[in-house]
Amino acid sequence: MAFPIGELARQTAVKVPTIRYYEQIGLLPAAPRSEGNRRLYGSTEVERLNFIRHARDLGFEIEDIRELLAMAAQPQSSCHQVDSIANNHLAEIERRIASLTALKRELSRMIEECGHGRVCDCRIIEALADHSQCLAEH
Amino acid sequence: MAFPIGELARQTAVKVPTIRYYEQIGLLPAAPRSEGNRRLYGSTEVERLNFIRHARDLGFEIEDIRELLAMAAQPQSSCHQVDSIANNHLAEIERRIASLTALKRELSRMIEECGHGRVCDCRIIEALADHSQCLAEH
DNA sequence: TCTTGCTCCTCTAGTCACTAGAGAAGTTAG
DNA sequence: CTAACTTCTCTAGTGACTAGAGGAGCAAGA
Repeated sequence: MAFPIGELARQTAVKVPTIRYYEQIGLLPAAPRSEGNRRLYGSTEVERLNFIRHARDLGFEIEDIRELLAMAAQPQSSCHQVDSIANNHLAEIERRIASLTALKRELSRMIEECGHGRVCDCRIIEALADHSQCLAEH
Repeated sequence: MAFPIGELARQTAVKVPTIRYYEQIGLLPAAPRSEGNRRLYGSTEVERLNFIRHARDLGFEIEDIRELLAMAAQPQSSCHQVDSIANNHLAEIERRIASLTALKRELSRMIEECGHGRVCDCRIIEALADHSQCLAEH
């Protein structure tokens, strides 16, 4: 029934120090201990930690996850807040994609224009040095 | 000719503490000082800091910038390495865009399926809790 | 029983690229 | 001369871990 932290780590693919860290910041409750002072876990913790891991994989911040966990613990309340956190996060992801796409475009252009000669003729270095010119181009 | 750190900050849109930080980590050379111990800058530093800022805006890491600056200082050498740093960075950006796009898709799906009812019926919470199901779907 | 090797414990410090704040000192305008 | 502003140094904080030291528990084999 009860297993140690390494087993929890294996079952959830979350590293042992990360689990301890989550306990420290209160994302996981303090685990009961064995006689030899080892943390003991059960299936509840596996579920909770899987939830956390999946949310982290999706890029949710710890504070978001704290709120999501609190809401999941109140199944009768409205899921409006859950929806709102998820939507905010989606908007943030979209912002990041847009900004990375713009970077990608500029970087690709710089690389294309590089004549692969000497540094003094390199358009990459030039573009980095002279941002005003670059801004003017857009 | 020589102006203080605040003026450099204004000309480059880099914050004063950030400039001091760049000096501390050796990205900018230690500035000469006035009688009253204030840092003094000239147009060389404006150029160098603009280069740094633009590279940072493009998402290059400090260590990349350190290398790029070293190469820019050797105009007669081949720009092969410059090209390689830029290409590595481009690949990294493309990886990030791909991963964010995947997240966006999963998150959008979760949000769409949310019936906006109570938490106990919420597909967002459910999807987070049960990643195995989600993995199986893909 | 002893030893070997693994897991676990706590605690501190490091990562990256800044950012914030304290407290002191120089500088400028009125 | 004074008030407001800028600058100085130094320390500590951010987020989400990660690494390492030094010590203790535990299971299996000789």
